[in-house]
Amino acid sequence: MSIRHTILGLLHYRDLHGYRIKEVIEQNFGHMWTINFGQIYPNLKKMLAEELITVREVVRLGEKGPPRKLYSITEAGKNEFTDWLAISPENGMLLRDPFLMRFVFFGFGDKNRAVEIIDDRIGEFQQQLKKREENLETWERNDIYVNLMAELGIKMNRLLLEWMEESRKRIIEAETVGAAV
Amino acid sequence: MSIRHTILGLLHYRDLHGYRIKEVIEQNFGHMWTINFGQIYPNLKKMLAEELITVREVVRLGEKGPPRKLYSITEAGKNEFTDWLAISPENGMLLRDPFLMRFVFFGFGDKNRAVEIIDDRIGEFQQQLKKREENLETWERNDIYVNLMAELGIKMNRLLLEWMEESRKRIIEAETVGAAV
DNA sequence: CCTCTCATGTAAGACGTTACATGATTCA
DNA sequence: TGAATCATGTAACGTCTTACATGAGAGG
Repeated sequence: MSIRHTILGLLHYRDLHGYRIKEVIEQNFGHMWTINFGQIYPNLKKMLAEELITVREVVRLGEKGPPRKLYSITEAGKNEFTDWLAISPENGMLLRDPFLMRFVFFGFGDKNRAVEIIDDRIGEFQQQLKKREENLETWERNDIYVNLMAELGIKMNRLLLEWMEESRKRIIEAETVGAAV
Repeated sequence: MSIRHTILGLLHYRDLHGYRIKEVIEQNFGHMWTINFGQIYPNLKKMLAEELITVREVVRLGEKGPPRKLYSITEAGKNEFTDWLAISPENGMLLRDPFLMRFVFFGFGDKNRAVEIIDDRIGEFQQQLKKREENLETWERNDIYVNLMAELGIKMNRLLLEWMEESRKRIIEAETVGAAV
Protein backbone atom coordinates (compact mmCIF):
# COMPACT_ATOMS: atom_id res chain seq x y z
CA MET A 1 0.00 0.00 0.00
CA SER A 2 2.93 2.39 -0.29
CA ILE A 3 3.51 2.37 -4.04
CA ARG A 4 0.21 4.19 -4.29
CA HIS A 5 1.36 6.86 -1.86
CA THR A 6 4.79 7.17 -3.42
CA ILE A 7 3.15 7.80 -6.79
CA LEU A 8 0.82 10.37 -5.23
CA GLY A 9 3.83 12.04 -3.63
CA LEU A 10 5.75 12.26 -6.89
CA LEU A 11 2.75 13.72 -8.70
CA HIS A 12 2.90 16.65 -6.29
CA TYR A 13 6.13 17.75 -7.97
CA ARG A 14 5.00 17.28 -11.56
CA ASP A 15 2.79 15.29 -13.91
CA LEU A 16 4.28 11.96 -14.88
CA HIS A 17 3.55 8.92 -17.01
CA GLY A 18 4.11 5.34 -15.87
CA TYR A 19 7.47 4.76 -17.49
CA ARG A 20 8.86 7.98 -16.02
CA ILE A 21 7.56 7.11 -12.54
CA LYS A 22 9.79 4.06 -12.52
CA GLU A 23 12.80 6.13 -13.52
CA VAL A 24 12.17 8.79 -10.89
CA ILE A 25 11.78 6.21 -8.14
CA GLU A 26 14.98 4.46 -9.15
CA GLN A 27 16.95 7.69 -9.36
CA ASN A 28 15.75 9.07 -6.05
CA PHE A 29 15.11 6.01 -3.93
CA GLY A 30 17.36 3.56 -5.74
CA HIS A 31 19.12 2.72 -2.50
CA MET A 32 15.92 1.35 -1.02
CA TRP A 33 13.60 0.42 -3.86
CA THR A 34 13.11 -1.72 -6.87
CA ILE A 35 9.91 -1.32 -8.78
CA ASN A 36 8.37 -3.06 -11.79
CA PHE A 37 5.92 -2.06 -14.43
CA GLY A 38 3.81 -4.96 -13.25
CA GLN A 39 3.21 -2.93 -10.11
CA ILE A 40 3.00 0.55 -11.60
CA TYR A 41 0.43 0.13 -14.38
CA PRO A 42 -2.18 -1.83 -12.41
CA ASN A 43 -1.85 0.69 -9.56
CA LEU A 44 -2.31 3.65 -11.90
CA LYS A 45 -5.38 1.98 -13.36
CA LYS A 46 -6.86 1.41 -9.92
CA MET A 47 -6.08 4.91 -8.69
CA LEU A 48 -7.63 6.37 -11.82
CA ALA A 49 -10.84 4.42 -11.12
CA GLU A 50 -10.81 5.76 -7.55
CA GLU A 51 -10.31 9.27 -8.95
CA LEU A 52 -7.15 9.94 -6.96
CA ILE A 53 -5.41 10.78 -10.23
CA THR A 54 -6.50 11.98 -13.69
CA VAL A 55 -5.13 11.82 -17.19
CA ARG A 56 -4.06 15.28 -18.32
CA GLU A 57 -2.69 14.47 -21.71
CA VAL A 58 -2.39 11.55 -24.10
CA VAL A 59 0.63 11.80 -26.36
CA ARG A 60 0.77 9.51 -29.39
CA LEU A 61 4.35 8.73 -30.33
CA GLY A 62 3.64 6.48 -33.33
CA GLU A 63 0.46 5.41 -35.08
CA LYS A 64 0.27 1.99 -33.46
CA GLY A 65 2.68 2.14 -30.52
CA PRO A 66 1.34 2.72 -27.02
CA PRO A 67 0.32 6.31 -26.26
CA ARG A 68 2.00 8.15 -23.38
CA LYS A 69 -0.49 9.03 -20.65
CA LEU A 70 0.37 11.95 -18.42
CA TYR A 71 -1.14 11.56 -14.97
CA SER A 72 -1.74 14.29 -12.42
CA ILE A 73 -3.03 14.24 -8.85
CA THR A 74 -6.61 15.27 -7.97
CA GLU A 75 -7.87 16.98 -4.81
CA ALA A 76 -9.07 13.60 -3.51
CA GLY A 77 -5.59 12.24 -4.14
CA LYS A 78 -3.98 15.09 -2.23
CA ASN A 79 -6.27 14.45 0.72
CA GLU A 80 -5.54 10.75 0.80
CA PHE A 81 -1.84 11.57 0.61
CA THR A 82 -1.74 14.12 3.44
CA ASP A 83 -3.73 11.76 5.68
CA TRP A 84 -1.14 9.06 5.06
CA LEU A 85 1.75 11.47 5.74
CA ALA A 86 0.49 12.36 9.23
CA ILE A 87 0.06 8.74 10.38
CA SER A 88 2.88 7.38 12.53
CA PRO A 89 4.70 4.75 10.51
CA GLU A 90 3.79 1.28 11.76
CA ASN A 91 6.29 -1.51 11.47
CA GLY A 92 10.05 -1.13 11.48
CA MET A 93 12.77 -1.14 8.93
CA LEU A 94 13.33 -4.06 6.65
CA LEU A 95 16.72 -4.67 5.07
CA ARG A 96 16.84 -7.58 2.67
CA ASP A 97 20.10 -8.36 0.91
CA PRO A 98 20.90 -11.71 -0.72
CA PHE A 99 24.57 -11.01 -0.05
CA LEU A 100 24.16 -10.42 3.69
CA MET A 101 21.97 -13.52 3.94
CA ARG A 102 24.76 -15.67 2.58
CA PHE A 103 27.38 -13.80 4.56
CA VAL A 104 26.19 -15.04 7.97
CA PHE A 105 26.68 -18.62 6.83
CA PHE A 106 30.05 -18.24 5.12
CA GLY A 107 31.58 -20.20 8.00
CA PHE A 108 30.03 -23.35 6.51
CA GLY A 109 31.54 -22.81 3.08
CA ASP A 110 34.89 -22.23 1.42
CA LYS A 111 36.79 -19.22 2.78
CA ASN A 112 38.45 -18.33 -0.52
CA ARG A 113 35.09 -18.30 -2.27
CA ALA A 114 33.74 -16.10 0.52
CA VAL A 115 36.53 -13.55 0.02
CA GLU A 116 35.88 -13.67 -3.73
CA ILE A 117 32.20 -12.86 -3.24
CA ILE A 118 33.09 -10.06 -0.81
CA ASP A 119 35.55 -8.59 -3.34
CA ASP A 120 32.86 -8.55 -6.03
CA ARG A 121 30.57 -6.74 -3.66
CA ILE A 122 33.21 -4.17 -2.69
CA GLY A 123 33.67 -3.38 -6.38
CA GLU A 124 29.93 -2.90 -6.90
CA PHE A 125 29.65 -0.65 -3.88
CA GLN A 126 32.58 1.52 -4.96
CA GLN A 127 30.92 2.14 -8.32
CA GLN A 128 27.59 2.86 -6.69
CA LEU A 129 29.16 5.32 -4.25
CA LYS A 130 30.83 7.27 -7.05
CA LYS A 131 27.56 7.58 -8.93
CA ARG A 132 25.72 8.78 -5.85
CA GLU A 133 28.34 11.35 -4.94
CA GLU A 134 28.27 12.71 -8.49
CA ASN A 135 24.48 12.88 -8.40
CA LEU A 136 24.47 14.85 -5.16
CA GLU A 137 26.80 17.47 -6.62
CA THR A 138 24.97 18.01 -9.89
CA TRP A 139 21.34 17.81 -8.79
CA GLU A 140 21.13 20.78 -6.41
CA ARG A 141 17.60 20.09 -5.31
CA ASN A 142 15.93 22.57 -3.02
CA ASP A 143 13.77 20.22 -0.98
CA ILE A 144 15.55 19.62 2.33
CA TYR A 145 13.94 16.19 2.86
CA VAL A 146 14.93 14.88 -0.54
CA ASN A 147 18.47 16.12 0.04
CA LEU A 148 18.67 14.50 3.46
CA MET A 149 17.51 11.20 1.98
CA ALA A 150 20.17 11.37 -0.73
CA GLU A 151 22.80 12.02 1.95
CA LEU A 152 21.58 9.02 3.93
CA GLY A 153 22.03 6.87 0.85
CA ILE A 154 25.66 7.96 0.54
CA LYS A 155 26.31 7.50 4.26
CA MET A 156 24.90 3.99 4.21
CA ASN A 157 26.93 3.19 1.13
CA ARG A 158 30.13 4.36 2.85
CA LEU A 159 29.34 2.43 6.04
CA LEU A 160 28.77 -0.80 4.12
CA LEU A 161 32.00 -0.35 2.17
CA GLU A 162 34.04 0.22 5.33
CA TRP A 163 32.38 -2.71 7.03
CA MET A 164 33.08 -5.03 4.08
CA GLU A 165 36.72 -3.99 3.92
CA GLU A 166 37.14 -4.57 7.63
CA SER A 167 35.35 -7.90 7.38
CA ARG A 168 37.64 -8.97 4.57
CA LYS A 169 40.71 -8.24 6.71
CA ARG A 170 39.37 -10.07 9.74
CA ILE A 171 38.37 -13.11 7.70
CA ILE A 172 41.82 -13.42 6.15
CA GLU A 173 43.51 -12.97 9.53
CA ALA A 174 41.29 -15.64 11.10
CA GLU A 175 42.35 -18.06 8.37
CA THR A 176 45.93 -18.23 9.67
CA VAL A 177 44.85 -18.86 13.28
CA GLY A 178 42.37 -21.68 12.79
CA ALA A 179 38.99 -22.68 11.44
CA ALA A 180 35.80 -21.42 13.05
CA VAL A 181 32.43 -23.15 13.67
CA MET B 1 13.80 -18.91 -2.06
CA SER B 2 15.93 -17.72 0.86
CA ILE B 3 13.82 -18.78 3.82
CA ARG B 4 14.60 -22.33 2.79
CA HIS B 5 18.31 -21.65 2.78
CA THR B 6 18.22 -19.71 6.01
CA ILE B 7 16.52 -22.65 7.71
CA LEU B 8 19.07 -25.05 6.23
CA GLY B 9 21.85 -22.77 7.51
CA LEU B 10 20.45 -22.65 11.03
CA LEU B 11 20.06 -26.44 11.13
CA HIS B 12 23.84 -26.69 10.64
CA TYR B 13 24.26 -25.30 14.16
CA ARG B 14 21.63 -27.43 15.89
CA ASP B 15 18.30 -29.22 15.47
CA LEU B 16 15.33 -26.91 15.74
CA HIS B 17 11.55 -26.95 15.63
CA GLY B 18 9.44 -24.43 13.75
CA TYR B 19 8.60 -22.15 16.63
CA ARG B 20 12.26 -21.93 17.69
CA ILE B 21 13.36 -21.15 14.10
CA LYS B 22 11.31 -17.97 14.18
CA GLU B 23 12.88 -16.93 17.49
CA VAL B 24 16.42 -17.60 16.28
CA ILE B 25 15.88 -15.63 13.07
CA GLU B 26 14.43 -12.69 14.97
CA GLN B 27 17.25 -12.68 17.51
CA ASN B 28 20.07 -12.93 15.00
CA PHE B 29 18.74 -11.20 11.92
CA GLY B 30 16.13 -9.00 13.55
CA HIS B 31 17.66 -5.93 11.92
CA MET B 32 16.88 -7.26 8.47
CA TRP B 33 14.09 -9.81 8.79
CA THR B 34 10.55 -10.42 9.80
CA ILE B 35 9.23 -13.92 9.50
CA ASN B 36 5.83 -15.54 10.04
CA PHE B 37 4.66 -19.01 10.90
CA GLY B 38 2.69 -18.89 7.69
CA GLN B 39 6.02 -19.03 5.89
CA ILE B 40 7.91 -21.37 8.20
CA TYR B 41 5.54 -24.34 8.49
CA PRO B 42 4.68 -24.73 4.79
CA ASN B 43 8.39 -24.46 3.96
CA LEU B 44 9.33 -27.12 6.50
CA LYS B 45 6.63 -29.39 5.09
CA LYS B 46 7.93 -28.95 1.56
CA MET B 47 11.56 -29.41 2.50
CA LEU B 48 10.66 -32.57 4.41
CA ALA B 49 8.97 -33.94 1.28
CA GLU B 50 12.10 -33.09 -0.72
CA GLU B 51 14.19 -34.87 1.95
CA LEU B 52 16.39 -31.87 2.62
CA ILE B 53 15.48 -32.18 6.30
CA THR B 54 14.25 -35.01 8.59
CA VAL B 55 12.32 -35.22 11.82
CA ARG B 56 14.61 -36.43 14.61
CA GLU B 57 12.23 -36.35 17.49
CA VAL B 58 8.56 -35.72 18.20
CA VAL B 59 7.95 -34.37 21.69
CA ARG B 60 4.39 -34.46 22.98
CA LEU B 61 3.78 -31.66 25.44
CA GLY B 62 0.12 -32.44 26.24
CA GLU B 63 -2.24 -35.18 25.21
CA LYS B 64 -4.05 -33.15 22.57
CA GLY B 65 -1.90 -30.07 21.98
CA PRO B 66 0.41 -29.93 18.97
CA PRO B 67 3.58 -32.05 19.26
CA ARG B 68 6.97 -30.40 18.93
CA LYS B 69 8.84 -31.68 15.89
CA LEU B 70 12.64 -31.43 15.96
CA TYR B 71 14.06 -31.06 12.47
CA SER B 72 17.62 -31.76 11.37
CA ILE B 73 19.42 -31.32 8.07
CA THR B 74 20.15 -34.28 5.75
CA GLU B 75 23.14 -34.79 3.46
CA ALA B 76 21.00 -33.67 0.50
CA GLY B 77 20.13 -30.55 2.45
CA LYS B 78 23.79 -29.80 3.16
CA ASN B 79 24.61 -30.16 -0.54
CA GLU B 80 21.81 -27.84 -1.62
CA PHE B 81 22.96 -25.34 0.99
CA THR B 82 26.66 -25.30 0.03
CA ASP B 83 25.73 -24.92 -3.64
CA TRP B 84 23.64 -21.88 -2.74
CA LEU B 85 26.45 -20.41 -0.61
CA ALA B 86 28.95 -20.43 -3.48
CA ILE B 87 26.66 -18.65 -5.98
CA SER B 88 27.30 -14.92 -6.41
CA PRO B 89 24.36 -13.06 -4.93
CA GLU B 90 22.16 -11.71 -7.71
CA ASN B 91 20.18 -8.59 -7.12
CA GLY B 92 21.17 -5.77 -4.81
CA MET B 93 20.17 -4.59 -1.39
CA LEU B 94 16.62 -3.70 -0.57
CA LEU B 95 15.82 -1.33 2.28
CA ARG B 96 12.15 -0.83 2.93
CA ASP B 97 11.10 1.45 5.77
CA PRO B 98 7.64 3.01 6.08
CA PHE B 99 9.22 5.88 7.99
CA LEU B 100 11.79 6.73 5.31
CA MET B 101 9.09 6.51 2.64
CA ARG B 102 7.09 9.19 4.38
CA PHE B 103 10.18 11.21 5.22
CA VAL B 104 10.96 12.17 1.60
CA PHE B 105 7.54 13.76 1.28
CA PHE B 106 7.45 15.61 4.60
CA GLY B 107 7.81 18.85 2.63
CA PHE B 108 4.16 18.48 1.57
CA GLY B 109 2.89 18.09 5.12
CA ASP B 110 2.97 19.87 8.45
CA LYS B 111 6.48 20.52 9.78
CA ASN B 112 5.56 20.16 13.44
CA ARG B 113 3.98 16.78 12.75
CA ALA B 114 7.12 15.77 10.84
CA VAL B 115 9.34 16.63 13.82
CA GLU B 116 6.96 14.69 16.08
CA ILE B 117 7.24 11.58 13.93
CA ILE B 118 11.03 11.95 13.80
CA ASP B 119 11.18 12.25 17.60
CA ASP B 120 9.17 9.04 17.98
CA ARG B 121 11.57 7.30 15.67
CA ILE B 122 14.65 8.59 17.52
CA GLY B 123 13.20 7.15 20.75
CA GLU B 124 12.65 3.76 19.14
CA PHE B 125 16.15 3.67 17.67
CA GLN B 126 17.75 4.58 21.00
CA GLN B 127 16.00 1.66 22.69
CA GLN B 128 16.92 -0.70 19.88
CA LEU B 129 20.57 0.36 19.99
CA LYS B 130 20.81 -0.30 23.74
CA LYS B 131 19.38 -3.80 23.31
CA ARG B 132 21.77 -4.61 20.49
CA GLU B 133 24.82 -3.35 22.37
CA GLU B 134 23.83 -5.42 25.40
CA ASN B 135 23.33 -8.47 23.22
CA LEU B 136 26.77 -8.14 21.65
CA GLU B 137 28.43 -8.05 25.08
CA THR B 138 26.62 -11.02 26.59
CA TRP B 139 26.46 -13.42 23.65
CA GLU B 140 30.16 -13.97 22.95
CA ARG B 141 29.64 -16.06 19.84
CA ASN B 142 32.68 -17.62 18.24
CA ASP B 143 31.60 -17.50 14.59
CA ILE B 144 33.35 -14.52 13.01
CA TYR B 145 30.65 -14.01 10.34
CA VAL B 146 27.80 -13.94 12.84
CA ASN B 147 29.75 -11.46 14.96
CA LEU B 148 30.47 -9.22 11.99
CA MET B 149 26.78 -9.20 11.09
CA ALA B 150 25.81 -8.22 14.62
CA GLU B 151 28.35 -5.39 14.49
CA LEU B 152 26.90 -4.19 11.20
CA GLY B 153 23.47 -4.06 12.82
CA ILE B 154 24.82 -1.78 15.56
CA LYS B 155 26.73 0.40 13.11
CA MET B 156 23.66 0.90 10.95
CA ASN B 157 21.60 1.68 14.02
CA ARG B 158 24.11 4.36 15.10
CA LEU B 159 24.27 5.87 11.62
CA LEU B 160 20.50 6.17 11.38
CA LEU B 161 20.30 7.76 14.84
CA GLU B 162 22.95 10.36 13.98
CA TRP B 163 21.29 11.06 10.65
CA MET B 164 17.87 11.53 12.25
CA GLU B 165 19.25 13.89 14.89
CA GLU B 166 21.02 15.94 12.25
CA SER B 167 17.90 15.95 10.09
CA ARG B 168 15.83 17.17 13.01
CA LYS B 169 18.19 20.12 13.54
CA ARG B 170 18.26 21.09 9.89
CA ILE B 171 14.48 20.89 9.57
CA ILE B 172 13.94 23.18 12.56
CA GLU B 173 16.56 25.64 11.29
CA ALA B 174 14.93 25.71 7.84
CA GLU B 175 11.61 26.61 9.47
CA THR B 176 12.89 30.05 10.55
CA VAL B 177 14.28 30.90 7.11
CA GLY B 178 11.31 30.04 4.92
CA ALA B 179 9.09 27.27 3.64
CA ALA B 180 10.36 24.77 1.09
CA VAL B 181 8.72 23.34 -2.07
C1' DC C 1 19.61 -5.19 -39.98
C1' DC C 2 19.74 -5.62 -35.31
C1' DT C 3 19.81 -4.04 -30.76
C1' DC C 4 18.63 -0.52 -27.43
C1' DT C 5 15.57 2.69 -25.41
C1' DC C 6 10.96 4.39 -24.99
C1' DA C 7 6.28 3.10 -23.83
C1' DT C 8 1.95 0.44 -22.10
C1' DG C 9 -0.17 -3.34 -20.55
C1' DT C 10 -1.66 -8.45 -18.87
C1' DA C 11 -1.13 -13.00 -16.73
C1' DA C 12 0.91 -16.45 -14.02
C1' DG C 13 3.18 -17.59 -10.32
C1' DA C 14 6.14 -16.84 -6.27
C1' DC C 15 6.30 -14.88 -1.99
C1' DG C 16 4.58 -12.67 2.33
C1' DT C 17 1.06 -11.28 5.76
C1' DT C 18 -2.95 -11.75 8.64
C1' DA C 19 -6.35 -14.17 10.73
C1' DC C 20 -8.02 -18.16 12.46
C1' DA C 21 -8.37 -22.89 14.83
C1' DT C 22 -6.60 -25.95 18.43
C1' DG C 23 -4.94 -26.87 22.98
C1' DA C 24 -1.45 -27.32 27.12
C1' DT C 25 0.95 -25.02 30.70
C1' DT C 26 2.49 -21.13 33.54
C1' DC C 27 1.78 -17.01 36.17
C1' DA C 28 -0.76 -13.30 38.32
C1' DT D 1 -10.32 -17.06 36.23
C1' DG D 2 -8.03 -15.01 32.74
C1' DA D 3 -4.09 -13.68 30.16
C1' DA D 4 0.41 -14.89 28.29
C1' DT D 5 3.53 -18.06 26.32
C1' DC D 6 4.49 -22.30 23.92
C1' DA D 7 3.41 -24.92 19.82
C1' DT D 8 1.58 -26.43 15.00
C1' DG D 9 -0.91 -25.74 11.14
C1' DT D 10 -4.28 -23.89 7.16
C1' DA D 11 -6.81 -20.48 4.28
C1' DA D 12 -7.50 -16.24 2.30
C1' DC D 13 -5.72 -12.47 0.81
C1' DG D 14 -2.18 -9.04 -0.74
C1' DT D 15 1.91 -7.78 -2.90
C1' DC D 16 5.93 -8.45 -5.96
C1' DT D 17 8.42 -10.50 -9.67
C1' DT D 18 8.99 -12.46 -14.23
C1' DA D 19 7.71 -13.25 -18.62
C1' DC D 20 5.29 -12.07 -22.41
C1' DA D 21 2.98 -9.23 -26.25
C1' DT D 22 3.00 -5.02 -29.00
C1' DG D 23 5.25 -1.48 -31.57
C1' DA D 24 7.96 3.10 -32.82
C1' DG D 25 12.29 5.39 -33.43
C1' DA D 26 17.41 5.97 -32.89
C1' DG D 27 22.04 4.54 -33.55
C1' DG D 28 25.74 1.39 -34.51
